[in-house]
Amino acid sequence: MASIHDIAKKAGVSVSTVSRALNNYQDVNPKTREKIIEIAKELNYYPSAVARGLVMKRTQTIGLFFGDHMNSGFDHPFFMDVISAVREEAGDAGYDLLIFTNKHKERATYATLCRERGVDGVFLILTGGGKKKNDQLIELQESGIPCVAIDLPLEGERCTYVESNNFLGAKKAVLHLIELGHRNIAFIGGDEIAKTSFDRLNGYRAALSESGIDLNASYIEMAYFSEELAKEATKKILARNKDVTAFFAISDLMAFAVIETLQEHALRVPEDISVIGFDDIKEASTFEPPLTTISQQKYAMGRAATNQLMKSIEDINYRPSPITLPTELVIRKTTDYIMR
Amino acid sequence: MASIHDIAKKAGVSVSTVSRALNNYQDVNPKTREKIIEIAKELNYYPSAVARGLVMKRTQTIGLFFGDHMNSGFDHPFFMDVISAVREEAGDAGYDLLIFTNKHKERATYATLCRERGVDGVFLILTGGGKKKNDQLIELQESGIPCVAIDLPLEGERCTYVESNNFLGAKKAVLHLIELGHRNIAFIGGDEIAKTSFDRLNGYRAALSESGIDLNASYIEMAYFSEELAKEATKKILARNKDVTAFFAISDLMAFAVIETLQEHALRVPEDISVIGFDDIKEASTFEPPLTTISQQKYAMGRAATNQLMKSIEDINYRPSPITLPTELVIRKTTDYIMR
DNA sequence: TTGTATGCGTTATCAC
DNA sequence: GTGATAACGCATACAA
Repeated sequence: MASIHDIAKKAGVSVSTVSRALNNYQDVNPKTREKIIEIAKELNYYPSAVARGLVMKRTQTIGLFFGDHMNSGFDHPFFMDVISAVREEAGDAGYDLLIFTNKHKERATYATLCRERGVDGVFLILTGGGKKKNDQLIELQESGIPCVAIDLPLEGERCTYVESNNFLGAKKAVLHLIELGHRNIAFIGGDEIAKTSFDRLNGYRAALSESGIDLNASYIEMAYFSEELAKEATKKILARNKDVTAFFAISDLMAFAVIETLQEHALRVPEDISVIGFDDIKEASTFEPPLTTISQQKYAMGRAATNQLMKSIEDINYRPSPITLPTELVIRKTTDYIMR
Repeated sequence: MASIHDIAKKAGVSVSTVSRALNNYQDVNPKTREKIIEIAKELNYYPSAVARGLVMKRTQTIGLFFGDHMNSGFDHPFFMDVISAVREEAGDAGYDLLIFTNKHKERATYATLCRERGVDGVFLILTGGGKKKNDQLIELQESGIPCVAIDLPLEGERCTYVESNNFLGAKKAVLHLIELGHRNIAFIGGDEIAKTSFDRLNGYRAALSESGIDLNASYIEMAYFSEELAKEATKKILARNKDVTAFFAISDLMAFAVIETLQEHALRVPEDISVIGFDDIKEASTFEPPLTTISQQKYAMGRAATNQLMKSIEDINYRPSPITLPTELVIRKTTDYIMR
């Protein structure tokens, strides 16, 4: 690999002149500049990003954390679109993406890993298992490292998050069911702590309350975004409540599991029971029957997140703020008027 | 960020001693080592991967190229599993993943970008548009940079590829149709140059030939792995040949498009026409009707690719060799005995 | 067992 | 306009 020294020697100038010429400084003779550029091309020279990173303290690299290693964001259909947008936008801004995967470093924290690698900023896209490390999140928040999280309420001087309006989305879902005549509506939630889960539960509550329907705890189960657990939850609710006529699952994947379980119990969807999901992943429209759900603007989330991160990186005084995107009810074939 | 100097000062030793202590060299007094480790912990020290990369000429980073920017591997269901495996395995081996996205560098070549970033090795996972840059591929092949491509026949001293046995897979698909009584079988291909596409076409030919069925060019269309073009291709074939009873599309996504087009023409699948795909992506089993297809071992491909790359990186004398994985016929609901 | 000196490839601060 | 020179943070050959 040709270095800046090789060019300097061949051009008969000093390395500093080469550096300046190649970085478009104005205080360099047009002729020598041309010569240098010529030679650089000839030697197929490209500056070492590593060396440059060391002296500049900027690497043009964005870090990317996924939650746990198994369910990694790559294979989670919801996050895929978010990541696609991040890729696109970060690329436009002149950055590469570094995905933290090294398992020999599992004792290190988010912030430490970022500093070690010298990334200019970082995205946190944590699925299920990854959300527990509270200390680490606080450390990151206070680290001064530009950071944007998806669906996770991080807030610091250079740290913010992007989410959907989960409260209104959930409310919309449940109001839709109520308009169809349902009153005994089951809720398949995530967990007790995640903000997404929490907000959606509150949306469910609000919709019921506004409609004068009493909350009934026996209609509520947490399934931790797991399809397996969603099946269990469905069975439990079915066993406890003969009169349930609709299910609201707070992810499409869980909604699929609910539907399969209902069908195993010889219950038809939507004739016997209506089901609505959340996310509007691709499979929602090709599923049979096509799933009624709440659509999140996944691509826009990725774009907004990247936008915030870029601004944080490029202006040390910029204070990013949380962004909440609207959702939309998408009516397909798994919800219908109550029949009994 | 605490550096090795800070530790040295605080411990009253030289930086080289600190470096040796932290890197588990044996020639360092156990007591001073302990003291150093203690202080390192205290200062929350982590070595700068950038600085280390500069001197070691190793970055513990694997590069990752996706073909074009739009259809990027992230959103292509086939490559997702491959990438998931890569992530997992590379992580186990102590590497992070760098995705080349920087669009300010679009004039640079694969090899140049790799050297610039100092990645230790690189994966090439090129979808559609990315396969055209032949010069770049040759440059990469000869660059000495450890490299493994997926579905792309790269071969060099430190460069190889991983693929499925596309020939046998395609043959299996077509023989399946023939066993069901079909003789007028349409072929929806990719393009004329990609090896995957080429091999699958040959498998189609071989199956026909072995079964004593003449090849009929009017049954063959290229659709470049595009769903849109697959629809067009289906219409063309349908218009030309009233007697076609089966379609073999060389990707599941194209098979879905074929089925939709058939249904628009009031043709039932599989009652009127059988359809078989290739890949066995997740959606294949949830599609309605569930798609008969040829399953590729996507996860195993990613594992094999990573394995080859790791060996190439860690042993300069290792000569990687192409790996071809077997496929499997998965019979679902879109193929049936011929009815006419 | 430890310290000194050098270099990795680049940018930046000065003189000249 | 240009050239020494230091610095970035670390690893290592060689001395001590």
